[in-house]
Amino acid sequence: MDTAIGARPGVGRVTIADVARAAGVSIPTVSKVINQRDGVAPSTMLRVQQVVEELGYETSLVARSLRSSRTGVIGILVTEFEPFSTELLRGISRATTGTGYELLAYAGLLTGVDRPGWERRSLSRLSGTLIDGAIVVTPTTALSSSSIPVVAIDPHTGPEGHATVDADNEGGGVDAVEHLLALGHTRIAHVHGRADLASAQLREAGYRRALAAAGITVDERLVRDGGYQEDQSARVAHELLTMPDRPTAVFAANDSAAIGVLRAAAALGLRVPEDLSVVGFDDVPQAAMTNPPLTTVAQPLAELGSRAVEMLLTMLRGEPASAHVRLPTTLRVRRSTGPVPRTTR
Amino acid sequence: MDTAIGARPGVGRVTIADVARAAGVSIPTVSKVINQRDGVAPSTMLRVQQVVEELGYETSLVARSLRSSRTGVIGILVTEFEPFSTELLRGISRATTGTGYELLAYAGLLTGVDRPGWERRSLSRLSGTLIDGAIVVTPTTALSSSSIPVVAIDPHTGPEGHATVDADNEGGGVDAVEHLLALGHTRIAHVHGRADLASAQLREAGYRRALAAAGITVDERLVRDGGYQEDQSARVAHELLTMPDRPTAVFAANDSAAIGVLRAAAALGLRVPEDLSVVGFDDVPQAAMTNPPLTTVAQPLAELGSRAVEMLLTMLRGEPASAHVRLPTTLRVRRSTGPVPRTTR
DNA sequence: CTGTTAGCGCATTCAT
DNA sequence: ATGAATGCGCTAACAG
Repeated sequence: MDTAIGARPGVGRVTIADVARAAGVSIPTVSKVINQRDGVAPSTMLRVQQVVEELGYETSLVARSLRSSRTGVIGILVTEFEPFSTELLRGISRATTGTGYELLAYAGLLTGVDRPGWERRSLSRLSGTLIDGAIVVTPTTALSSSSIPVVAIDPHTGPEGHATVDADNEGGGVDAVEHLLALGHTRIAHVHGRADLASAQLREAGYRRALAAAGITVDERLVRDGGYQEDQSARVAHELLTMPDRPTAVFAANDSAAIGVLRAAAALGLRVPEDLSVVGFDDVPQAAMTNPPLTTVAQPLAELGSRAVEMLLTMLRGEPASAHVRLPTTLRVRRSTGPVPRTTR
Repeated sequence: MDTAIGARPGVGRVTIADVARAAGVSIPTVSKVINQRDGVAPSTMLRVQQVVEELGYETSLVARSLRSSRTGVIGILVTEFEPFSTELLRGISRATTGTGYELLAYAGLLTGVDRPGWERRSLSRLSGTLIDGAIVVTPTTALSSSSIPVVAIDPHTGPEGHATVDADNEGGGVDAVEHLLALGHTRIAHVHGRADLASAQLREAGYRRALAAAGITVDERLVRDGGYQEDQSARVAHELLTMPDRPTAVFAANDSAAIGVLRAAAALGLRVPEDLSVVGFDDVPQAAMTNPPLTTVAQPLAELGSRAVEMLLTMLRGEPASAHVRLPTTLRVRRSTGPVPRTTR
């Protein structure tokens, strides 16, 4: 009989009942041994432990959590695993190590119409049992009435009822544009993110504030929607760069958008930074690997994650936690920005 | 005294019983509506759906998976979220989007003594119930008797019983050394990884094969144990570089080790690549950010992840899957390697 | 000290 | 078309 690779049909999981049978005791007794509760004779305990070892038994997270409220697991809810969320995960992972908690990152992977409300759905699916608390990454709606502690990272709706951690999006936008201004640029375009997201609005606000402070009136034709996406940003960048009076610099609302801009520039034969300067936002690892390496506003992603964990742990202990934490951004100057080209008329 | 419906909003999860009561039907009826099974009058169906909407009810992943075998969730088991595993996650996430499956990445976060065997434990905790299949990242032991389909990525024990995906470690080692040979180096050291890991053995084998092919006898004093770790590698590199007849190039078994070598070289005042060439392995994002940027053998991490998903999906469909997939590596030449210094006697 | 009883929230027969 | 009964694997209370 050759079952080859894969599941072994018929061979199920080892359950507590299997252990009980093999050890010749009742199920609750095994449960007690597993959970280190007293009220079990040393000899039985030893025998049960031996059987557990032999059979390789491990309690089912599911069954246990259905019964008892605490699971010792923190849930991280994301739509998908992309650079932004995985960087957060690293920070979360580091900050959680040694606390006794385990991590369970859940990606609904929804696309299109089902997407809005994903965080409510996912939270509801896991909550009440599987996880003791949750960190939700860039939720699109407020998670008001949850039965477990929740911390939101970079919520799309801005700091509202629940605990949040985010970066100084507006300040970062200001820094990006001031950097370009200092290099002599005056025609600075902005490829903004999704208009319904707080972060996108704030970055655009920073862009406008910096220009206003420099006494420059915003040319609204230079402000386009890139939707935080590479492809869409490449398209609008193409439009921007083929204008008669094209901008000499672009502030993209995130790194994906900036990469789209770089692509459009390359397709048009424009050199970066000689002909065009580009600034991104986020500083995902990929930003350092573009050609040329991308100047960008760095969000302290790993730290956003670790701060969220700290807040959640505090809430889990039942102590009061600060409601909103905002971390500073840092301008990371690489090689996609340079002085304004003199040849531009 | 029974609490009226909605009397205590926000307290506890909304369960199927709440919905049933509010809709004036029995629990099984609600279950049928939720799961799109027929045998429900259109009018009741509508009413139930309305109540579900109102109450924001969502089936509990836990309760459902305890009852029915299929959950539509794929589990990713890792020890922690660090660059290697998060890069894999990205590939896995992309490949899983649109398949109807959701992703659940689980990190046990164990340290020290509990660590060996983590994959067995985690698998057992989630298997049989929560997840339909699993991808285990760099397991240290064989996962023989699992009740669900399992694919291992870069297993430390090498391809054994179960399905595996890994990169061509030996070929990558050959490429690294041939690159150095082509630059004129002949005294090439190797800082190898943990001797008990398949990947480390294979990379060393590649090193030896390339030297042998070039007719060079391996000077065993140039082969040291860096344990895949930066600190330990920095120590052994210091020894190597202070030898009377020091090597002009070092092939480090992974990027962490290479970074350790760079540190040791800097501490000794050796310039890279003028005085010493260094090659790493993995191409984690950090490799591009060292000084100078590291020449390294790139593993296609995201692709390793997506291939693992494809294999798992095949197994989940009950079709036969290829047991072992090995992906090619790519030499990524950056600036930590150069011609052999002529001043060397 | 140990086993019996009773759910946790849900899906599945099998009645009605 | 609908509802009562049963069990998934486990733990919390109690009974013996």
